[in-house]
Amino acid sequence: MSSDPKGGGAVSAHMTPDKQASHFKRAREARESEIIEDYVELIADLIDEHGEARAVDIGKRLGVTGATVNKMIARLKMMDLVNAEPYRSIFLTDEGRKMAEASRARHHIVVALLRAVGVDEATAWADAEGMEHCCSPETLAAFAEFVKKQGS
Amino acid sequence: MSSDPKGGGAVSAHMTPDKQASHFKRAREARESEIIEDYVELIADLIDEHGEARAVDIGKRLGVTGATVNKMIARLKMMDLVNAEPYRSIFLTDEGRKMAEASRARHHIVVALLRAVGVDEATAWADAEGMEHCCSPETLAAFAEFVKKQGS
DNA sequence: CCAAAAGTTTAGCCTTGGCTAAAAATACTA
DNA sequence: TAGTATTTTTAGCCAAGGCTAAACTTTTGG
Ligand SMILES: [Mn+2]
Ligand SMILES: [Mn+2]
Ligand SMILES: [Mn+2]
Ligand SMILES: [Mn+2]
Repeated sequence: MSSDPKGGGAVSAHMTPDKQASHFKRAREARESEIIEDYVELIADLIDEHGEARAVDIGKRLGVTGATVNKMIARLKMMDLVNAEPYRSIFLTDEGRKMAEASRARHHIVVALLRAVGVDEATAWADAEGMEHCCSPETLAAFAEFVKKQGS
Repeated sequence: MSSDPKGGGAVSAHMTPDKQASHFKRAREARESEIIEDYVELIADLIDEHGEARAVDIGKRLGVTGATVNKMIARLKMMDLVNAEPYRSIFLTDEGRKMAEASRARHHIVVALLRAVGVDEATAWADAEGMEHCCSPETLAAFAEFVKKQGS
């Protein structure tokens, strides 16, 4: 009745307008933090791989221009997620590093879950890039649990 | 490699900048279509449940104002996804109905997958609202396959 | 050591998707 | 049927996150 995998009727059949609105609001909030998290996680990756994060490399890996990166770094700086001086490379604050580690962990859990249910490696990494930002802690916990059981 | 706190190192360790950029681009494209798909799917739900879709109900269920709904409907109309006359209720074009059915199907598959790996009903519906837009056809196929096997 | 290349910053533009406030149209009800 | 309530529309505002072009700084190599 509830989760009828084979198609079925309107999503909202068993949901009040208010509850549904809260779901959409959560999705909108996820969209807001998505870009921030991707930048911070990517900066951590670059630092850990190359010892530093330069704007030009951030741009290359995100597929955006240097100007876009620059504007975003200014925002991250105001949010106290990074330290950055003009014409120098970018560093994470403690808070930024914490967010990066959390994002990275989520990212890996989502990839692992996708792999565990039969998604191929390349697709898993691609799809996880978006999905990671929409998973509640409860869902991530369920994913981790499922992957652990599967692996044993 | 560098730091291996708990779930592996940098995401990009086994990925070229170009490939990673393509993932981020796909995620940005998903963000673009997400709102469109949510509107169209919701309009289909309202029509199927109540015989018609009024702007005020769309707003209530999305958690946005009537003005926002109005502006969006104008866009959907220009995209030939809906038909709408001033002060009348909103109808789906054939193309809109097709998109709605596809979105609804994806939505149900994602919920079913979440349920299958141990996520509770309420959380599954909430998280699926965002995740549904990030899944490639390959991933959705894998989800459907996994759910089917699980069920049998 | 200096010119060219590479990287960074600034300025200004655009679309999206929210919002409020107020006007206009429609629907309800006394 | 008149007056009120609801709904829809318009107008104008805002922040986010893209872009290009051009100026500026740093790095590099001859
Ligand atoms: Mn990530
Ligand atoms: Mn991501
Ligand atoms: Mn949906
Ligand atoms: Mn959705």
